[in-house]
Amino acid sequence: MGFCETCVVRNRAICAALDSTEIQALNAIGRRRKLEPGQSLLWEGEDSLLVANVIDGVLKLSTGTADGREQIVGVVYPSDFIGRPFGQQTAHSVTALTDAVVCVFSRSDFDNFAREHPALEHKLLQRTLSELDRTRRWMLLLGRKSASERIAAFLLDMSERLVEPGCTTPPDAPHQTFDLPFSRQQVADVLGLTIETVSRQFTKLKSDGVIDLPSRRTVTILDREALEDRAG
Amino acid sequence: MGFCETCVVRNRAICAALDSTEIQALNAIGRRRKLEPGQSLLWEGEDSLLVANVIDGVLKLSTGTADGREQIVGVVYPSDFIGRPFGQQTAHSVTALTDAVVCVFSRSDFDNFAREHPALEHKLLQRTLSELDRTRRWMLLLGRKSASERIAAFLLDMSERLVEPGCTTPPDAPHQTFDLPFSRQQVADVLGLTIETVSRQFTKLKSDGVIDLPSRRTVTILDREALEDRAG
DNA sequence: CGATGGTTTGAGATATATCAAACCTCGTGG
DNA sequence: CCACGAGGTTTGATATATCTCAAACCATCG
Repeated sequence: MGFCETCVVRNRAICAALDSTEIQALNAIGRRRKLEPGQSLLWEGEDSLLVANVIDGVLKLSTGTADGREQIVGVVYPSDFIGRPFGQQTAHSVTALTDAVVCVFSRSDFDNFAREHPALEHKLLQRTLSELDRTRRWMLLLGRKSASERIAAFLLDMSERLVEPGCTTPPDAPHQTFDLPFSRQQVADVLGLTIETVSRQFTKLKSDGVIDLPSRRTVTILDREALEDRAG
Repeated sequence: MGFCETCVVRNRAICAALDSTEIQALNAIGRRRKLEPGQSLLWEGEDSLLVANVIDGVLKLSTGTADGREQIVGVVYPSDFIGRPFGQQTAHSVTALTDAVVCVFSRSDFDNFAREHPALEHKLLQRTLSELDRTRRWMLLLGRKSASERIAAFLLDMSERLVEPGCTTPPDAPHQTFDLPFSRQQVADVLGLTIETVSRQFTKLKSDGVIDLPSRRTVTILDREALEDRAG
């Protein structure tokens, strides 16, 4: 008996492509791993030895320059796939932002398994295509948008993505109040800004009555329409 | 008899996954199309009706804001794949920068064909994963690098990617002299800068003796090491 | 309660954008 | 063959958004 049968992301992760016989085979090569906030699973530039599915928690993908500047290039949530299958190098670090649980595979085991299960590869392809679209949309924000537009777009994105599936009464409606899994510095690293600029934009949105900030990491959207206008 | 047998990208595009019987079937659903500079194949936000392989030329992928700001989110070369299979919407426009030839498929035809040919999907997956890595690396440039770092990184990237396979004496060595397929404005749209800043950085690199600019679109790298130092 | 780490606020510096004009390059037509 | 015009490019002067440096602030936790 493995974990897969009772896995909370069984039907949302790429595993949904597999029947119960196949999932047992996958179960045999995977293992669960817990991560604490700040703990990394993969490091930029290292050999690609692991891939994984996110079961619970939020993780960041990040790259940096030699002199210490950092850019967060992706954020992953439960059911998302992480790591670089079919490749030698990991292009970015993967680090937990919250307590997290992942389902880890050795890359070579996973590669072999995937090559024998086209339906699994197909799910992975769909996911990768969507992620590429999302990433390219983010490039517009980084290349062309002002600080206030970036913050507004970020908050809207968070309100949509932090929705826990199956929890809210109207299915998958965006939240009005949510806890950011990011520190101010991490928000800055997502948006290509400095921590001071992020802080100032937050307080501006608050004093303009667009959002409320009940605590450091909690955001309440008071006027979603105004936020959409500001997102550019 | 179709085009595929004599196609110059037959062994580099995703078609390389197919044997001669399969490629005939693919040939039956594809057709060639020529594009002039400035001509678009796909438009942001429209239904995803076409996908294609690039046979010759260079094309840009771009998105923009409502008020006219533009960001180039990708550049594709011969053997690259374009369009959004397995999805309803095209997330970005695709426009020729040079004279170009593409091999076009209706998306639904391609989707059906691909689902029956796992080896083709596998090639597409590999390509998409590589493109995602590349795109995420570009986010570091857009989010965290200065104008001079962006220009240096851009020129190095161009010198590597504009290499015509099989043409240079040392196989796939980066070029010292090459013609940019971009106007100054387009370089600005790739790098998230203004045309004036791009121009000033070019002239600075020239007066510093790092590059030469024999004509508007021609670049000669005089000191590659200096360029690498400046790329951050 | 006092240390600690993260956050906010302030004042000033600066890289890049903006606005505007001059300058090429190249094709066209007289 | 030269003058002209048009598009793209470079250069210049100025504005400004964001960064930088620094201090004050605030929660949290021993």
